Amino acid sequence: MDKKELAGFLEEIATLLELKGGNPFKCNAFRNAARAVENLDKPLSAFKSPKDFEQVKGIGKSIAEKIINAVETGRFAYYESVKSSIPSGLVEMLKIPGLGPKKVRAVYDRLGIYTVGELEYACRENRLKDLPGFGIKTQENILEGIELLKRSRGRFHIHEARHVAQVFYDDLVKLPSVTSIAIAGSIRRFKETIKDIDLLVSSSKPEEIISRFVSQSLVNDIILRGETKTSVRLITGISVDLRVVSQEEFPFALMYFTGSKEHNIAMRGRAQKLGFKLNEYGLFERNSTQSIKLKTEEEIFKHLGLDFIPPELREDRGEISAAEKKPLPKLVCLDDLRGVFHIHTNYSDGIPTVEKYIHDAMQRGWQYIGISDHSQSAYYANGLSPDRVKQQIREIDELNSKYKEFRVFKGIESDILPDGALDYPEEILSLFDFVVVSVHSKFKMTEEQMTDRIIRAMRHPRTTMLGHPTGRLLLARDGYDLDMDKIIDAAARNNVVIELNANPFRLDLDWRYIKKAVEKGVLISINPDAHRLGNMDYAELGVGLARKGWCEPRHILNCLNVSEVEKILDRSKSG
DNA sequence: GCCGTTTTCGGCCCGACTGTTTTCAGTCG
Repeated sequence: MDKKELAGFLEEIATLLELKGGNPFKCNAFRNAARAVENLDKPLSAFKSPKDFEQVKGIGKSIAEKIINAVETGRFAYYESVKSSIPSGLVEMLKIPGLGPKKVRAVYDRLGIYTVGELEYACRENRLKDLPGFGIKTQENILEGIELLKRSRGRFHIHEARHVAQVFYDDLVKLPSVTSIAIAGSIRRFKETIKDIDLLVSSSKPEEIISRFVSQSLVNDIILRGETKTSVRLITGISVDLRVVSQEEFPFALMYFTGSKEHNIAMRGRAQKLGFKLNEYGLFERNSTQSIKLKTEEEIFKHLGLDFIPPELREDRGEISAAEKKPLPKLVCLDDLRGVFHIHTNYSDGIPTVEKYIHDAMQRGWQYIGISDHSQSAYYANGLSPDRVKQQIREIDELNSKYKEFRVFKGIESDILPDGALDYPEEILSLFDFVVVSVHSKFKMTEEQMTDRIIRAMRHPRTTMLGHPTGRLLLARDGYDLDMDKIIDAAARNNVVIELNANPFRLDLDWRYIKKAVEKGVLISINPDAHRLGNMDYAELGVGLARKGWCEPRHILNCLNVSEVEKILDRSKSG
């Protein structure tokens, strides 16, 4: 059992206890313990007895004993007993928007309903409207929620959400009564997938803002409409929340609506300890109703004794205590990039020619690109035979003579074969400036087999970089089973760079592991995995995720200039 | 169930909106 699994059990216990109608504070205690486990900086094996766990804030005697038992036996006995006492369909019902534990409980107790399907049928038969606390409207909302649940899994890729958010932003920013406007929420924090879009506006005329907002052409229906808070759902199913506040409240609201929820809870706890109350309207001395006048988020953090915490870090994963002790890292920016690697051309499954990419990169002010088409086994992607490798290398050599101020690094994305070998013999591999190694086949290996396979490829002296390390496709496919800690250790040992694949359907390596990797001294390369010119824009998403992984420019391969990159590539080439 | 620089008992983050009520519970973020 690992930390993630253990945290998952604790989280689910909290949910199950809520459904049972347990003490809400007790439920919360399990939820807090889940977060504490997730954020442990030592492996579970370092905790030998309940006493060790009790040292962790948020874990007390009772939960510590349950955890140690689970870790030792591999079975979470308490979880199993709670789970078996509740029909599993009730948990599924919680996913319906507008349905919480109390209402699910009521439906179950009074109507004996314990699946989403039955619930839908009961709504259509008008059986919910007479329950206490329910009515016609509640019943309709539940039906709509079920429809929505069926239609989509309720999350969206970040590039799509950013695009939509920008459309609303551009529309509202034109209104003269808007004094400040920001895209907040998980987009601002750069989460890899997005549930909904949060917009924040300060204005003296909220009604004007709100009526413009709800009449936007992308809007399908209005979920709620109040004086300051409005939610709409778009045709694509994504929902957009708008809050309108005064200019004095704006920095506090921006902080609040940027989240994360866990970060906010921790911040309010900190404020409380220091004798303040913090909410979306201000920062108040105890017993005062007058907010302290602060103009920016920076000032709020400062008032609470903290360095400014960039939005990407606000996940309650150690950023608050880090900001308390010393200045936070100076995170990488788009302007820090000097070039990108992992680009596919018309030689394999990309569309543009090498030269088109050169022009595109030069326009961005970059000094180099690294071409890496698919290797010969990737027949589905028109992988390069040895002859075509040589042909491309000749072409790149010519282009390098033609564009003296620019550099094209010659590379390949070599399949990692099932046994961990690379996809060309040494005589071909030695022609490249760099080699990206990636898994494109046989995804279903066991964790041990897959980990060994990849580590073997990383040990190859010609390997420069590990491509899309987990193979996940966001909202579509989980990554292959892998021991990522071992992979990161192997990268550190073998001087292998790990790719942060910036394609929005991948965003792989996951930001939670990026932080771990850079802490171990592994270099990260922000790669667009481009197949067309527009994909070069993915670099910006990659930078966002790198920031989320606490990366500074010094942690990123493609923040180095040409001669520094050459040194790194030579070093990894010679092993 | 957890926690403690007022506390080993009595709190536990906080507010908007909706739909149900006729002052409030539930849900959500």
